[in-house]
Amino acid sequence: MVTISDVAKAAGVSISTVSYALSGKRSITETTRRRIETAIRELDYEPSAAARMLAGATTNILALSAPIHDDGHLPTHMRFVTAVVDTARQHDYDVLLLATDDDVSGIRRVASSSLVDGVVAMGVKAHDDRVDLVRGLRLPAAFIGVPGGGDDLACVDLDFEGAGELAIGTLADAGHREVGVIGHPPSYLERDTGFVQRFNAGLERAASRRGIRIQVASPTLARGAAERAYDELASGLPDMTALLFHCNEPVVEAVLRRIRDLGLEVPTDLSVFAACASYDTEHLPTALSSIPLPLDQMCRIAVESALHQVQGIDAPGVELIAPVYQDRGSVARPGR
Amino acid sequence: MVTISDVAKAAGVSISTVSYALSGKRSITETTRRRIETAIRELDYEPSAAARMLAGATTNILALSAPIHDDGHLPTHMRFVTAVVDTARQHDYDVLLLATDDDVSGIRRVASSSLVDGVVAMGVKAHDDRVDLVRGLRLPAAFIGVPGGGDDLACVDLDFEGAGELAIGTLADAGHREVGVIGHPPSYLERDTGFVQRFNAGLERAASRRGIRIQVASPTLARGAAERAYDELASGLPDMTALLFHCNEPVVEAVLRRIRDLGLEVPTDLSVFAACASYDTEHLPTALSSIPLPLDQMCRIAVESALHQVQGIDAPGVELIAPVYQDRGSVARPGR
DNA sequence: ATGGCCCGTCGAAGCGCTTCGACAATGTTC
DNA sequence: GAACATTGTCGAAGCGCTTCGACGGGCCAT
Repeated sequence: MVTISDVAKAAGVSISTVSYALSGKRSITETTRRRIETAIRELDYEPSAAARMLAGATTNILALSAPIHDDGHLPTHMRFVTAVVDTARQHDYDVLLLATDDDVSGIRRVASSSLVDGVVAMGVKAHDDRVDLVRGLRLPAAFIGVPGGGDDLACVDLDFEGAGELAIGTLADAGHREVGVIGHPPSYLERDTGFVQRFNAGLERAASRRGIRIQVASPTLARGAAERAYDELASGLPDMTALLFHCNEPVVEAVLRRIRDLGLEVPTDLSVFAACASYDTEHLPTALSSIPLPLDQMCRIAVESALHQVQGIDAPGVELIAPVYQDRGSVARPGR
Repeated sequence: MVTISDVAKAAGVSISTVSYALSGKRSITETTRRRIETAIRELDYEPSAAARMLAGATTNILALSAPIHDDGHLPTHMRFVTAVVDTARQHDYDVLLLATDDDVSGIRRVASSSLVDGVVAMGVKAHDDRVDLVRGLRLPAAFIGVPGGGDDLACVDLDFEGAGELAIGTLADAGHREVGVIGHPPSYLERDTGFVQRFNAGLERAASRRGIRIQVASPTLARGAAERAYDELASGLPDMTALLFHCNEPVVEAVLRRIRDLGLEVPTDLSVFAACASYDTEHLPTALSSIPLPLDQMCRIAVESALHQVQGIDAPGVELIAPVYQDRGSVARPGR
């Protein structure tokens, strides 16, 4: 293994000079720097991560706490993971994946052994043990989602309440008066950090303000549940002219098929809208107008917030991203 | 931060004694051990990962090289990742996720800075640069899949050729003579380590031995392609009595719907079989008899092989897992 | 009793870095 | 031209562990 002292010897300088040349923390004459760079290249030197961690106080590793839930949507999950890894790498950080331990033990382990500089937490729950943990550990941390009682910590999320309002507002502007809503499975309600509740709150506020009648169906992930949810809405809202999705892709696909099988045209017979979509709404059987879930942006902000905290630049607090409407032509004025 | 010397002081012993008590590499009197354990518990001591890495030569971290392909199946990908993390944790290893760099640069970086003890490579390609890389680095490594020219390295995979034979054999035993095959997208053929080729080879060998007529369709992931692939088979094989899937779940679902829409009953009118299924074939619209892809087992073997190499117990080589047939009643004797 | 041996413990070296303080050799100011 | 900064480099300490060799004290066989 080639070490910094090999480089120093080859370049004819002391190891501290090499170190400063590498870190740029003190100025180095141009010629010396060049000799060092040459030596590094010729010896194919790579600093030892362990020695760096031990001497410096930073590891350049971030933990990603990504608990898997039974009813979670794996592709969405994976997109979050890769987005986090991506952003971390842009800041020269690597990501240690915690996907197996119960939420807290993994974080505790890697944090108290100083393996990581901070943690990004996905799959945030309403009552999330990781909140107290990172507070107790004083560990730089960012939550993707807003855990209960964690408002003082760094959290990032879509403004789901605003998204609910924007969704209803858009449909109301188009002239719809009865809107059916297909939501996430009921199990999300207990587990999650109330993003479903926040979305629904926005929905209801806007609905009552604009005089819109809404009905929400929350199908489970069982086969046929999505189709039945649609039928339930259709019979509960005889004058339903628009359908609003706030659920995962498989449910959307199933309902779109049901609609087609019933001979309904989008948007002629029924306007359709996908809110907080973590999937591509362009390439569905029918392209859907949507409010995209700004997944990459959320992950970027989370990673950068965690890294800021590592550097002592403390700026925690909840950051809500404003929802954006993306028109793909699936919303029109109601027929009659 | 509480260090080993704090523990030593509290227990009234030297730090080397604490270290030996922790590692068990020298014997320690029972009473001393207890004093040390008490001190550790009271001080809430956790060894510094960095110091361990630097002093010992091992990091207890494994890199997982998991490149994302455009046409990959995200849920399957995610299942592999979690299975690897799971197994690693069982051996007290953490996993550093490499999902963003081009395949080799990430591995090179973490390996040459001694951040990881070894690497597990997913998404293996026919010509995979990681083969030469780990050989050159003499890095403990395990491939999930069999890369071209990597037979001397540790690789684990399903015996796809055997799976092809078993699939045809099962259908032939049931009396089928014309079998339609729905395969992976054509793009897999170029990219992947020939597992498609190996499966097809087994298929053809068994078909010619048993006198079975087969036709393979390889739909892209575009909408409607799966349904068209089925129609193509149906017209190409007028006496087709069985359908064999060797593709990802969305394609299976689409084709099963097509079959149902055509009014065909499984298995009365058509026997259906899912080979190398990375998904749950029990909860499809129709439960399917299958040869499951032994994903967990593959990951376990890969991780353990990498760790064996870390310990110097060298046992590389290709390990093929025997295919297993799982009956779920979707295969029957042909109607007429 | 004497020598030899194992057992439990200790001190010290060393892993490869970062960073602090020191110190020549310049440059700047009046 | 004396006093003072500034610049570029060096040596050494220290980060928290692991591990080697040493050593005192029991124990056994002679």
